[in-house]
Amino acid sequence: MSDFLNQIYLWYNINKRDLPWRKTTDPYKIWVSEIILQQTRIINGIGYYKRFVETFPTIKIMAQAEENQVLKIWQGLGYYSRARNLHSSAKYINDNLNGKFPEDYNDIIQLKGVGPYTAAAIASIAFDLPYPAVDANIYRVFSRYFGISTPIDSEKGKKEFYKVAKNIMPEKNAGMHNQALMEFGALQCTPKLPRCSNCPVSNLCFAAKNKSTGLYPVKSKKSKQTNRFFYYYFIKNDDFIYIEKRIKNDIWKNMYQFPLFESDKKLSIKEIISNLKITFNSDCKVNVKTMSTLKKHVLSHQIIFARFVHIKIEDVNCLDKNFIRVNKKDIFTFAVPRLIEQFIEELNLR
DNA sequence: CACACGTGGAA
DNA sequence: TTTCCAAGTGT
Repeated sequence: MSDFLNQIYLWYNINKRDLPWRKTTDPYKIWVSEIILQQTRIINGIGYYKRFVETFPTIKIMAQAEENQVLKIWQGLGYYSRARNLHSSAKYINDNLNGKFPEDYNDIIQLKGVGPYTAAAIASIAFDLPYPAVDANIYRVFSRYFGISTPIDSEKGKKEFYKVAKNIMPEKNAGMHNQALMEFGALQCTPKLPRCSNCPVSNLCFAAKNKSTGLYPVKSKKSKQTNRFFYYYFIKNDDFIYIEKRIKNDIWKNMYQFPLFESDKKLSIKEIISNLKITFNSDCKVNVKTMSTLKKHVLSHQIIFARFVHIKIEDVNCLDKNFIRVNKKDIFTFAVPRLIEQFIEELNLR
């Protein structure tokens, strides 16, 4: 076993990437990096990390910011609950922990958005505490190397892999150990086309020896997607436009959008226009100017088909009072999902 | 505890 | 084009 680890450490020393969060020992920044990296490729996270810690260099500064500012920095990265929880936890640390990031695993895991993986990652990387951080890379490496075919998305599998990780966890250099295993999975023992030919541990690897890397890791669940149909009203009135905040427990919570009519089925142009009567007061004159093409926006569990309806209103009093009236140049201060951002880009409002 | 939660890159 | 999936967590 120590042979396996020694090879991994050796490999890591030579092949580790020069990543921005590896230049700091600030637990706050380690925390931010780990939240950003959840379900996110390193390459996509780097720019976001740099902008985030530049905008919010300390816990206190983030705690004092508006949630929209935090979401705005997060815009485009997805899984926005991460940003909301990060902000919420920053306020919690600032208000209740004297602004000091907790140094104990059991306190770290209390933070919103921090689960078993992230708590172990922070504890090991920032404080060198020997907690195994078992992420998707490590599931893959272990399943192949040891030939473990228990589904990694089962409760049994999680326990089994955690046990293996705990057993090989050294007392010292926990941060290096965890990062070495993850980096090895990310760069060498990749999901597709793993580089077994020049792998330092392939001679002892179960899957490599059996030429069965494609069978590992085993997953049991497959998610299904549902279709949703969004009709956004882009209402312009001189230099002003109208937006609303998504407040329900749904995708893109607490982010902004143009007034939305959601349908359970695809609508024809005629139906879209007749539906305007539902959304706007029936005695109001609503002029439909143009309509965008159908946009297909794919999420992890949903496919959204969206159209943007350009509307001109004669009387501003027709509009729902809950709509937020903003100067069109200020739209860029609001956190919006990619679907909206892409539409705004097409408008050329700048 | 099964499922929801975003986005984009690679093959 | 389709499919997979990435430093997981909350409910």
